[in-house]
Amino acid sequence: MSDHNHMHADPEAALARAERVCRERGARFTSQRRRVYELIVCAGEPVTAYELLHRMGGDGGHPAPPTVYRALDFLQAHGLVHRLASQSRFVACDHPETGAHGGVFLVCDRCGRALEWQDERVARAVARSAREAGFELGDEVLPEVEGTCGDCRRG
Amino acid sequence: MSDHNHMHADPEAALARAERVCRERGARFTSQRRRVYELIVCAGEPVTAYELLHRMGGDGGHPAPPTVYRALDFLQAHGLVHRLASQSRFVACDHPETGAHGGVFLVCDRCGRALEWQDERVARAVARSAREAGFELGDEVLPEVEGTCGDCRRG
DNA sequence: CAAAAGACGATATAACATAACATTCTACGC
DNA sequence: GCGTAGAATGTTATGTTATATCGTCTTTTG
Ligand SMILES: [Zn+2]
Ligand SMILES: [Zn+2]
Ligand SMILES: [Zn+2]
Ligand SMILES: [Zn+2]
Repeated sequence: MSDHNHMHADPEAALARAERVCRERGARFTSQRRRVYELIVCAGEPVTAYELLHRMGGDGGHPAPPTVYRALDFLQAHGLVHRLASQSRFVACDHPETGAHGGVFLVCDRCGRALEWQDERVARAVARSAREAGFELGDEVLPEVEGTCGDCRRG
Repeated sequence: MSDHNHMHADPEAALARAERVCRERGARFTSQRRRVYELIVCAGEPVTAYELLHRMGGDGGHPAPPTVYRALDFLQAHGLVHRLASQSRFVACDHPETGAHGGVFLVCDRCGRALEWQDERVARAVARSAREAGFELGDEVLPEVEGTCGDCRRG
């Protein structure tokens, strides 16, 4: 019923997968976009746009905000990353090859990590609720809820 | 199963109800808090903190941001208003007397209005999903999803 | 009344995000 | 290869959302 979920996947594999996804869609996985995606994947946890920005520095300084926000817009549009509105942070999608991201984001209020937990039942319950309320759901429906993860509870 | 939901409730009734809720909890419903709450209730739709701020003006000018954010913190803590993270806006709760706010926020991407749709099934599905993932859910669990409301689809 | 806690005012700044326009790069037809 | 159109990026400036900090005033409580 509930899908197993792997975090901290191999960054190389994630990059290769992202490249393939973009090629299949005729989208350009440029160096900037690749760089931002790599930083998000390697972070392994939700990161802010400005954290990415500062990590993009190196030579003389970091780029301007629009640079990273544009890359993020692209990556979101292609389902490679998600924006966690409750945190104003961005996180890599666990399964960018599938079009659907049904389920729920479980955001830990202690360590800040987010689990993209796929669960058909949640997706169906939300869809049903929306229908009954006369709402037509949008494409990117990924509810976020707060709580404490197992690691943090156990100490 | 799904609860009927009334928006645009009588502001006077809402204020009286809020006052009662605070009194029962030993919390002080001060004039600032009352003012902010009234503005949110009367708005009838999600509003930003700065919209509230500017509407609080009148005599010589509006107060400083901390004033409204402090009132909002209080109102949120007592379940009188909710923050919609996906919009960075605040909206009055439909049923502040009950401790639980289980269900889902249906946020319209056209008119911007938000429906606090109570639905036990969504609440249960999310709770079950969290449990299976080893998460302990927090108190204020109100997932938000985007879509188009019935009025906007028909109109 | 005195002490303690809570609420509020005021200033400054941090953090998040986009508008607008110039420039460079890339793909594509010729 | 060359010209062109569209996409991507650079650059500057600004808009929007939220918090830190400290001093003062008010309410509660003993
Ligand atoms: Zn996803
Ligand atoms: Zn945790
Ligand atoms: Zn509520
Ligand atoms: Zn609508």
